[in-house]
Amino acid sequence: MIESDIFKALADPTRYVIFEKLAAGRMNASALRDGMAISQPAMSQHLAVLRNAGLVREERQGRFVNYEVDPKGLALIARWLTKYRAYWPSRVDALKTLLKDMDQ
Amino acid sequence: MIESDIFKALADPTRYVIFEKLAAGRMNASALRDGMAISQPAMSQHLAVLRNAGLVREERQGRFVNYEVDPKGLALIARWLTKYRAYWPSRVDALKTLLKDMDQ
DNA sequence: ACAACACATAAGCATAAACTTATGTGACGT
DNA sequence: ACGTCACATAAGTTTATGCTTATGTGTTGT
Repeated sequence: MIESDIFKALADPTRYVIFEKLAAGRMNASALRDGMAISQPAMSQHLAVLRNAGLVREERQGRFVNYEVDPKGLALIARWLTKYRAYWPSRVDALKTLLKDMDQ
Repeated sequence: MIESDIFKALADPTRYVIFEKLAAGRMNASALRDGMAISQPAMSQHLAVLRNAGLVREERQGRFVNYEVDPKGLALIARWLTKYRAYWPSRVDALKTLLKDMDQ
């Protein structure tokens, strides 16, 4: 699981939307399909990519599989960002927040 | 310039390396090619993708074009990350443990 | 003015990635 | 036990992406 795999997972607009939906709350694969013009296999494949990137994790529940955001992937991106701290604009609040959480 | 464009730009391993080299210091396109098995047009195309994603900016200097990291792209990623702050481990040491565990 | 240089752009090709249809697997209800 | 449901996997097709060669544009040195 390398950084560029995470970026690759989020590079596809469809997967990006799937991830955003999951960020709103855990959901099974069928619920994720609601309102998305996407076939069942396509959804399954996208979820596999997100899972392999460490962005999402699954939990089987009977014949349903619930998916949810996996902090692992997010943490990896956060750490990646800190490598380029020298280039951050000092006034951006988002960066301050991030820094505070990453540091002591 | 949408988030998934940034992720797409960093998804390619070659572009990822180019960005890392630029993070070490501003450089022109030819200097970037040193030690990379990549043609001049390919480099030019990659730089265009990074520039359109807001990750890199250029400054013409005579017949050279110096490239450097653009904080705009990094700030966008940081902002994106903070949206999912709810999923970060609540305790900071938990985050550090998580990051450490991912090192192997 | 002209040649060499640094880089960008165009067009075509080759590969990868996302989709499709078809089928497999395990869980549930009757 | 059997059919249905929720999802995964396989195989093939289409589309996107990164590469190549060829050429264009602007700059520098002579």
